Amino acid sequence: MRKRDEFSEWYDEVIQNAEICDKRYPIKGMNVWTPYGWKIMTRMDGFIRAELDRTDHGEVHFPVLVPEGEFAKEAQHIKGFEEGVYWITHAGLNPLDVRLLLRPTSETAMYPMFNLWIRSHADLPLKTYQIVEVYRYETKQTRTFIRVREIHFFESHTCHATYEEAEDQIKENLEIMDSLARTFCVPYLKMKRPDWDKFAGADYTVAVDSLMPTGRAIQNGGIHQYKDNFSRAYDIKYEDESGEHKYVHQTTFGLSERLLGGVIAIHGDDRGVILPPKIAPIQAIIVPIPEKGSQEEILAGARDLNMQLLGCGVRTDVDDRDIRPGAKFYEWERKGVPLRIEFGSNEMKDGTVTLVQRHSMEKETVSQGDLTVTVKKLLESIQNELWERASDELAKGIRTIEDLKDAKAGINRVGWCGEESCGHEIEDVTDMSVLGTLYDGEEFEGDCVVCGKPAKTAAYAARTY
RNA sequence: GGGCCCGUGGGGUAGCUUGGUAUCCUUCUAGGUUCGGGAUCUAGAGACUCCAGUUCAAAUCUGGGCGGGCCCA
Repeated sequence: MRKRDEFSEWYDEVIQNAEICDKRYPIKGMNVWTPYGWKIMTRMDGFIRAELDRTDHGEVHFPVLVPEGEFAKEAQHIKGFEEGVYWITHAGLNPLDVRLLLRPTSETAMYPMFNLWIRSHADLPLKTYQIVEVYRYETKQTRTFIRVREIHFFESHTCHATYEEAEDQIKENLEIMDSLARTFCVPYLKMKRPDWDKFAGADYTVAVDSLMPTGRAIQNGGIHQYKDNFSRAYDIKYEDESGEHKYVHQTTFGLSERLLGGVIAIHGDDRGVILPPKIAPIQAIIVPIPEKGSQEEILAGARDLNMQLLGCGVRTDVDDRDIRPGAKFYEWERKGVPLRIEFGSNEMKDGTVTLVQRHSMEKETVSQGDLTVTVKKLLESIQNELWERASDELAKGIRTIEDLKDAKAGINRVGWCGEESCGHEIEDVTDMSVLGTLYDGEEFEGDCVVCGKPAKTAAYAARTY
């Protein structure tokens, strides 16, 4: 009810109640990660890191400041970011000779160094990534995790000898993204952005677009082909086998804390957050139900269950605080813990435990001997169900329309001749953004929704965050 | 860029029109009795966004700053 009717209020409240973030910090758009929220975020980072390490990327960590001169080298890139840049103009009481800026993304910090690192084809491919904060002065309304001024950011940057090798990198990035999306239970569309909306400085952009419950699309990330646009500006060249000097071809892949916003928005319900088991800091919370006379035994039993589960690699904890069990139930539901394990005198007597799944509120009793196996199986099935649920929502949110007047909340699929003018017309009439066309390509039977000429493919339009 | 609205304990609020003792819920602390869906008792803690003005007296009226929200371009 609340989630559907008052999404904004619901979203803020759920985040606050789960203690994921404290937005009372006195700068708009700069929030405080509290321990629980930071654990979730760093767990997500962990999966990103694992994927990038697996694919032979080296983790780096560049300075947050960029000198003005480096920033100014790629014209399109500056245009895209200059309005949102924080400048450092003073050191102590004295104005700086060279102004410094807080990176809004790290191309301009990294590429002067890539210029030094790359000499020959033997240095290629260069595959790097970092997880850092970036800064963008947002003027519009800010929203926790979704539009903030200090962004917890992942970015990979690669350099290749040829365009084809860079294209292969794009494909690898998309595979990584597929794997991460399943882990985070955030399904997405691979949208090739229209030219007028690609990343500043890119040759083309594949956006990672998901659908929020409000029917608006959210871009959780981007994968970009730079060709040699930046290497020409930063003079990143290598010497090939025949002794010729050539510019490298580059790609980038970016994701951010928006993904966490997506998880919360997509999976949460009126009881609070629902976390996919893989990213939940606590996967199962054990709540002892004490009874007069046998408090000690029950608590000891609960602790024993905890040790068993921890020993099998399940992240569990015992909530032994002196408050009513009901209060604990509500609290852990707000925090999105996937499983609750109740243990009281009944269970102790019968040699069982009671399990409750957060996402479905399904309750079952299992014998203690089956506990670890059952818990592991349940966590896996919860992970899958959350993915399926969200995938269904995304599929249901895409509608093909024949007339722009029929555009509704969600993602609207229309025939498109591919002309920019028709694309803008779609945006103007629907008051939405054209997300682009499917990266994997698709045939569309029919005509352009604007000009009536045969459609080359389908365009997707939605309101966006 | 233009217009409108709002700032009261940690969170949510009443009070503001008509100036005078700041309400309720939640939260927090200590202790007791409890514990199968937000327990209860006792004792305690905690607020008027800031600056200036009007006034005997300002949460309340006026002006400005800062912060937040909304609508239009």
